[in-house]
Amino acid sequence: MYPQSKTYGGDPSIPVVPSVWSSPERPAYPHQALAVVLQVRGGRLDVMLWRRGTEPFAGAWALPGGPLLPDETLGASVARQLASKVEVAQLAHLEQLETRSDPARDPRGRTVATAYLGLIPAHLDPVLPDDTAWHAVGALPVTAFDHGSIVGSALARLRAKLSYTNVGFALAPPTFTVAELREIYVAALGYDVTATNLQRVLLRRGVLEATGEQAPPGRAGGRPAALYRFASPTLQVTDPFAVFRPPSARAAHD
Amino acid sequence: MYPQSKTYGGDPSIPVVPSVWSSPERPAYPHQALAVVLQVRGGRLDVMLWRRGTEPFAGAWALPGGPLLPDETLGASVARQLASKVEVAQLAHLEQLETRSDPARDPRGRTVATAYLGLIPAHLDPVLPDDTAWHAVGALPVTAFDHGSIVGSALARLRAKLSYTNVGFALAPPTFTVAELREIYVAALGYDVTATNLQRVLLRRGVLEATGEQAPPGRAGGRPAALYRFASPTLQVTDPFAVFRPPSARAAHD
DNA sequence: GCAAAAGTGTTACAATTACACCCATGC
DNA sequence: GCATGGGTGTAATTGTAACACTTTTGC
Repeated sequence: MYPQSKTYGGDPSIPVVPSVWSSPERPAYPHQALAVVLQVRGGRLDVMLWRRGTEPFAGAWALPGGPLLPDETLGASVARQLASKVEVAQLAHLEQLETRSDPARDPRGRTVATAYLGLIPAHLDPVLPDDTAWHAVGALPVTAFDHGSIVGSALARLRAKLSYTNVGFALAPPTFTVAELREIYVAALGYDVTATNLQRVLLRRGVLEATGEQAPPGRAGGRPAALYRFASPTLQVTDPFAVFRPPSARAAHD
Repeated sequence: MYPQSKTYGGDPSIPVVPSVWSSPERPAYPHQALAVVLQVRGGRLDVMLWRRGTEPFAGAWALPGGPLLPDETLGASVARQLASKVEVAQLAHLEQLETRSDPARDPRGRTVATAYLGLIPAHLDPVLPDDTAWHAVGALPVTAFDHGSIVGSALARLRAKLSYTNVGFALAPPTFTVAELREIYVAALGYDVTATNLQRVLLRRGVLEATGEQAPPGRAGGRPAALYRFASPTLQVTDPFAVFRPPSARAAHD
């Protein structure tokens, strides 16, 4: 589609210039960083997508992202690209997912893309640009490139990590009741979890801790709920040895 | 074909040529595929490294790998690079690990590298080139670039997956006794596992199955050991819900 | 018979699920 | 008082670890 043309995008004033060393034996490729930003919104797990206005895939929805620049790491690149969509400080967690390299993934020419998983806590409501919107991960619109399957990878990663790490901190507000946390877990996991057991598992593992405060009951009354918070604001593996625990892991486990 | 004719590294005979579309807004980078090939050898987990003969890092040990070519995926590229080291058919498993993008990771200029994890069953003994050798993962020599930490990532990935998947199939020979399998798991996990419990856990999960045959006892006598094999030669998640099992997962779990 | 090696029986323990019951509040 | 929602008590279930004991072989 754009075979080795000396100009970019039809604009003859922009020359093709490699920004780094390259040779026939070391061919270079544009590299982009993509972000799968997830948030639980209204009891539903949503992903942030923007609607493409130009070909290819005009009208289809794509993941936010953009080119890797010469002096930044992929992680910095994702953060920079996201800055045009949301405030980066609102991202409570960001981790690398996978790299896609199918030569045909972009019809304009070959690009390599590395996807990241980003999480925004439920209490925030970032202001989005006009072309950007939240979509339920369970009912994606028509997506551009391979972005639909990348969302699937992100979802699998999040769901797995909710079970054996404390990633929940990145989806929950600073303090919350167990009922509120349950709603977040149910939305993210896609299946039902009881508040009773969620509370006990996370408390026993030391993932949650009580703040000592209470939330006022609703208008219908009811016992006031205790407020909790996540004990750590960074990713921790909380159940490292699902099986085959090393012999003396027991003490360290408590 | 190659619009630019700047030079690389001061050598005027090597032109700088982008092989794909690129622009100031879409800078391109050489991309390499790296392989962390692991094998249990003599009760020890080893990684395949080759010794660099030229700068940078002359004399240091590096992961096998090389440039991504214009028409191949990263997975195909890893397989192609490995073909110069071992027979690719000996690789029982290959999966993508992570992508490193630190602009300073290669002193010659910026490159992006995507690492893969490859596993070779214990019964094979590939013929290696002269510059290539096995090294214990627990006692790595001086490594080049960021390859030492990439080996660390691979090790963590393998150890985690031994617990909740059937990856063991890629480290074990076609058939084996439980004692032999135990040795492989101990080497790969880095801590002790009893044959008794290993057998029961893997049998109950359906990961192992008896072949019906027996291995002859050693010269010292002893009850002949039953031979087992992995039920599936491809990666399967065998313990998908470490916690927060969906309500009716029980039936599907048996 | 005896030593060696493999595999099973059994118990103990840990973690999770399920469900009944008690607690604290608004009206 | 009573409905509502939150939290705890307790039993059942599952899965793994530990260890004794039985089985099967070579010598």
